[in-house]
Amino acid sequence: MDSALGHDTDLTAVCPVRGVLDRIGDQWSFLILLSLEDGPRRFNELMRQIGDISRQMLSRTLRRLEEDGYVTRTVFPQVPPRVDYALTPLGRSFMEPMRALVAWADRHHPAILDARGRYGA
Amino acid sequence: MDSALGHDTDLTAVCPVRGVLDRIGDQWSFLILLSLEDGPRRFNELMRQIGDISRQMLSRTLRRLEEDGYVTRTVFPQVPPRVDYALTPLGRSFMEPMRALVAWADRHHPAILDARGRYGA
DNA sequence: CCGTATCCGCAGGGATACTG
DNA sequence: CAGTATCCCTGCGGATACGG
Repeated sequence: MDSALGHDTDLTAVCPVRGVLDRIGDQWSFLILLSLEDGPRRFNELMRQIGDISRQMLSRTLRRLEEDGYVTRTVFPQVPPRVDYALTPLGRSFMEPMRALVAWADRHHPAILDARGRYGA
Repeated sequence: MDSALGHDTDLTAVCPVRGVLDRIGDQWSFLILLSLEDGPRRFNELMRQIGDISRQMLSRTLRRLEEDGYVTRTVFPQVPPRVDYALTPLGRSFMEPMRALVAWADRHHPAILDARGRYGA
């Protein structure tokens, strides 16, 4: 039995997950990673694709993702400047378990909505 | 190819995941669900097992989890009062993809720490 | 074009005290 | 035992303006 999910689990042993969730559980990280899945993107491309993110948050979130090794930042020394963001192997591998979560959410979203509906009743 | 992760993905189609992440991406929800995996738990049992959660947050988070259909709340009409929280089938099924995420985090946590270390350098 | 600095409002979450 | 009510503080995240 897995040490992180077993019966007499010491919940502090789950810290790695919490560390991950704390970082990518925010409003934007996952959406950005998703955008980068098909290949490198420039800053404003990400802005447009995500749509309602502010420059501030896109910048901050990209920094954090870079810091944690999920994405790379590549500056092309030219004018006008060009910066590409891309998934690292780590970032790409992260999307695998997340894909399962997306699938789960798709499948069970109606059930959740239904539960919320019944809650008030 | 999955509509939620395909190439020309409309990111609004990913809303279900965001809805899930918004709810369980917080600091406590996942830890609570984890605690409930081995069976029903009473309020103060959860308090003790999680350790550093406040009554306030435990209460609030349990309500949300109940509202979304992840857990049930069962009141035993006796004195002193007794309330059991338990995973629903939905909550239990949710832990399956999360297990994959836990496994990923366990495996790649060192790489993330390493990346953070190199970032300042 | 690609950001950062600054300012600010608001919700998340802790501490504490009180109730059924 | 099992919560809720209240207060308060912090940090997320938006808007805007400015720098490389």
